[in-house]
Amino acid sequence: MATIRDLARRCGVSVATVSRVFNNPDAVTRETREAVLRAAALLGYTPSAPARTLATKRSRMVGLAWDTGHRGPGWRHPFLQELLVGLKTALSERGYHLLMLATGEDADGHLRAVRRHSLDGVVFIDDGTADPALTRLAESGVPCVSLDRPVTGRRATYVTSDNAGGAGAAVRHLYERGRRRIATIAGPGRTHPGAERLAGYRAALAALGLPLRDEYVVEGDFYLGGGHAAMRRLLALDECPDAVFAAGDEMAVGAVRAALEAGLDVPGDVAVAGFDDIEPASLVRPALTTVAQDRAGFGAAVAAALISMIDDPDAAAPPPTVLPVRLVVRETSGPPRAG
Amino acid sequence: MATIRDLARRCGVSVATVSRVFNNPDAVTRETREAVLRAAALLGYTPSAPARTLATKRSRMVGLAWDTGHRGPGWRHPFLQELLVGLKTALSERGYHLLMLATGEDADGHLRAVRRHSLDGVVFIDDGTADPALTRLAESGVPCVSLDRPVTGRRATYVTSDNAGGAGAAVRHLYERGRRRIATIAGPGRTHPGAERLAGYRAALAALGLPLRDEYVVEGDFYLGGGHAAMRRLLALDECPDAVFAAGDEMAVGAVRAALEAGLDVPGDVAVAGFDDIEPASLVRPALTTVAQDRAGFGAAVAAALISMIDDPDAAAPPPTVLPVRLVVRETSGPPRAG
DNA sequence: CGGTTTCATGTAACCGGTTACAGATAAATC
DNA sequence: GATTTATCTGTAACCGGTTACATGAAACCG
Repeated sequence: MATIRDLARRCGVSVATVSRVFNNPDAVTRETREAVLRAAALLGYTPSAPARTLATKRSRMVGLAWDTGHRGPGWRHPFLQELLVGLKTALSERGYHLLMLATGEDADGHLRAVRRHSLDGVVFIDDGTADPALTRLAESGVPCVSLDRPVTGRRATYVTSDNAGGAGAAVRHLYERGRRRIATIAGPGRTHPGAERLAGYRAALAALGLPLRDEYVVEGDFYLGGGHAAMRRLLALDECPDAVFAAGDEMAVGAVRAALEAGLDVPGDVAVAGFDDIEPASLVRPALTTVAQDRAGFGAAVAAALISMIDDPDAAAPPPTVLPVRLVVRETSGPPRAG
Repeated sequence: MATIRDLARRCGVSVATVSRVFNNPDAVTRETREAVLRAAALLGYTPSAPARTLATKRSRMVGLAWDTGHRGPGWRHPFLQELLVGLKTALSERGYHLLMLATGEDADGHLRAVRRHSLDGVVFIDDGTADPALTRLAESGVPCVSLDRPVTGRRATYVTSDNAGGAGAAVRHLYERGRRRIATIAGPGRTHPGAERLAGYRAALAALGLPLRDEYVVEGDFYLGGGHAAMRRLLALDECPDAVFAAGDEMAVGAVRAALEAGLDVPGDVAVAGFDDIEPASLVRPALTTVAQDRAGFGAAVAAALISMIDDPDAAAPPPTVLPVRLVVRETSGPPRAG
């Protein structure tokens, strides 16, 4: 491995000059710069990241605090892969890398990892449940961006979808398809998307002049079984809904299944709309009407927020990013049974 | 941030002693060690990773070369999330971290990243298509472990599932359910799982004494549309199969759909089995019989292979790990229509 | 033309660890 | 008690960069 001194000697310049070629090219004569770059290419020289980090205290790495386990190890992000691709791509365009932080250790493991590696920032992905350790990290001054979860901290912000707007769009869509008794299977209230989607549902009903019935709001757990159980409760009501907005696709699939099992037709007797546009949504029959999030946009937005804070060490955190969503109409929200 | 010298001064010992406390505790008196550890806890001291890397040339980080894009950006790993969790967990237990490598740059970007960050090893995740840059990396001497893709290189090995065995199990299962005209929708032959699953299908037919008919082997692309199209071709045959083993679940779902569209009953007229046990497999109706892989085991196996190579710098690569698979019987392989 | 600026470059300290080697002390051996 | 050996600790060089400051040359100026 060639070092900066090898390169300097070979070019007959000082190490400072070589360093400048890579960090502040304009401070060096064009000829010198080109000679150094040529020699670098020849020797296969690449500046050592740890050495640079040691000297500058900036690692050009951001940590990924990806915790599963609050809601059980079974928790899965609906589109982790696209998220990571987007994040990785956007970060790498700016010269940053993603370091996956280990879960476990003690509660402050992440904070220690940040100091250990001189991380420039941290991204949280979790199930939206507040974790005191993450909160402390966000308040420690390290630039932090979380997904779908409000955070406090001078240099902490978050990225989320327009959950309320998407829920509203789904409800309006059901209304336009002639439904008037629109229920919801909500997500857990302690999660941000769960709470926001419920708020959006309520707001939309109010805007449409529909009554808000308590019995039409059932809380689920974002999982298939929860959606199934919730739907059974809704179907047992005296005045059973003719449409259901489920705050998550898995719950929506469970709801459809419960309706079919009860001998109802979907969408004939009851229409269903979900949220997230998970892969199975288009694979099940009837295919699920749902609200799709801007998957690629998430990663890019996280990277943008993070880098803006990193670049300006004493700027306050940018306001939360709210990404637009898009209603995807499929089969479960078809027209009601004639008559 | 407390440094090793702060700690040394505070404890009245030398930096060497402090260093030893963390790296070679037995070389230090118990009293001294405990005093240092106490002080470390008090000051919140954590050894700096970059400084350590600089001095030792070992970063305790492994790169994740996760390339999408060969088979198009749409390529998705069937269980990336479990894979990453397993990998991250297994690595962190041994004190290693995962650094996500950026795609793009020029072809040798990964190799440069390895040198830049003094990475101790690299994990490949891709769609199984050979990429010359990765091959070069594997042959460069860096410990490499790839997923579902044979690699050459003195310190390179791979982890895969028992693809042939799983395919055989699926075929035998269909046979036991009374099927005799068993076709397959294969994956692309250039991918390792595609080739292996086809081999397993062939071996099983031979072992069961069933004839091997060329027209019963149709190559798909692992996607829904490919499975659908392949099934249509199979159904158009003079003697149409009564069972289909699809080498991937998405193709299996497409095949089921094509059969249903043709007015056939699944499994009454034609049984279907898939491979991978993707999430939708249990969500579609009829639910898909498939071969499940050891999702958690993958990450652990990769970490084990990698660390064994890292720990012993001049050992050859361990042999490939082949993880057992498990047949998951659901509805699409039910009994044939009576009569 | 002397004095001031500007610009490109070099020198050397520093970032925070590890570790070879030497030195000191205590234990073991004869 | 002297000598050897084992055990613990310290000194200082080194890993490969960055950067404050100094230096010297060229450009500019009245």
